[in-house]
Amino acid sequence: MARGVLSRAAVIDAAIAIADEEGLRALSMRRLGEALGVEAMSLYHHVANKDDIHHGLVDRVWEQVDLARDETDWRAALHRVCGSAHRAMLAHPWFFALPITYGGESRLHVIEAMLAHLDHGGVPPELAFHAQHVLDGHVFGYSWQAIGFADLEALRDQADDTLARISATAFPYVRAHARQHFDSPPPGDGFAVGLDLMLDGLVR
Amino acid sequence: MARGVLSRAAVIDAAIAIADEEGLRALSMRRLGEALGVEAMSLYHHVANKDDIHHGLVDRVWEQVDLARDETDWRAALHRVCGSAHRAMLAHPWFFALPITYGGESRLHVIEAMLAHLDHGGVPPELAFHAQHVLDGHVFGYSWQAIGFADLEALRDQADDTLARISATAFPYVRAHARQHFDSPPPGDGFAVGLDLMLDGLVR
DNA sequence: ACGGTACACTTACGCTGTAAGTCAGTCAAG
DNA sequence: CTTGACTGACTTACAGCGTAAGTGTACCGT
Repeated sequence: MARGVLSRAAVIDAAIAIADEEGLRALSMRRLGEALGVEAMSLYHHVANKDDIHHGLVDRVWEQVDLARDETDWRAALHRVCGSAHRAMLAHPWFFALPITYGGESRLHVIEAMLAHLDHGGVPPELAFHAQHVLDGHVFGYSWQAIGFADLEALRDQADDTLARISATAFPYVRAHARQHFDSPPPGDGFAVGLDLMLDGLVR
Repeated sequence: MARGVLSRAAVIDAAIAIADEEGLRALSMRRLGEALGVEAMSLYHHVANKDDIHHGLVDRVWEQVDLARDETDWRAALHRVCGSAHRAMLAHPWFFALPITYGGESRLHVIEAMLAHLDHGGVPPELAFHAQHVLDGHVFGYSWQAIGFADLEALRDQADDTLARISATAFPYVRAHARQHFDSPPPGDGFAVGLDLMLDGLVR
């Protein structure tokens, strides 16, 4: 590759593409170099090490979050922030294989936005302290779980197989729940339902 | 090591010990063999491959969850189930580095218990469908987040440093939030607060 | 006493991240 | 215009990884 074309941003771009298409395990320095038409070791001129790339990947996810700064209604704002974070995570399933602490400045912007919206909504600081963690946890946890179901969705055709493997006598509720997933998922977006459950509670 | 002493359970035991003490990255087949006084390849007589070990690790966490089968009050029951899961995850931070889908039968028992408690609480099936995901998400997400703060707690002594690194003008809310963490964390267990927020909502 | 099998061993292969050294191109100062 | 430093590519090398494949031995049921 011609000199001067590479950059940290270009490296992270290529890394995202590989992780999205082939999974995080496929993302090796050699594979990444190959994608950029460069030897693996050349990447170290633009990136400290592989962990640095992982930090970059996580940051890219947080950058995609809509901070909803122009939104006046605090509940709508939090729905936009949390919802867009949820979608960003779903779009990049490898997000959950990386440490939660890897977010950089864009992560701080998201927290800042959430706290600001809570404050504008009149949530007192002591409650907002816990609320931020709970809302953040909802985004993380629900999204992580949804990744698992994404795989399960691919198995929809083998639904009967899946159900058969779950003992009917030992797990009646799980079976019924799985049946709901396959046959007649209840209406409504579970993510939003959960979010509203919390926001309703914060109002009181 | 004498023949016949090894077993899948013993291998997983040793793997947990290494992961807990030295981190998941330190858990290699050779390191694991060393801990058991055996060559790495010998482990393959008791375990299919490394992923099999990872499945075993995740299962051990789910086994620690209190299913609260004897609990008559459904809210107390869900507090016990979710709370014990939360504590089990915190005790084994490597849990979050492994795929969420790795849970085996013990994972199903946990879901079964949660759905049963919701049913006994009179939560209608359509709502329970979403509720289970939301509650599960809370357990995952809040716990994952808490792992990050566990590291942060270790940095308590450098609290001033940490705060200084966060621009006061760009992140006023984040700074105030961090100060709450370091100086005067609001009373109450955030995990339980969030759980009650949801359970309160489910009652309505 | 004696196969058979269970279980440990050794060797080897292709992968990984990255430390270290080399060398060509570019650009600024004399 | 020359020269010297710097940048950013290159090659080589190393230790460690998961695991496929083959070898040997000690025990157990017959």
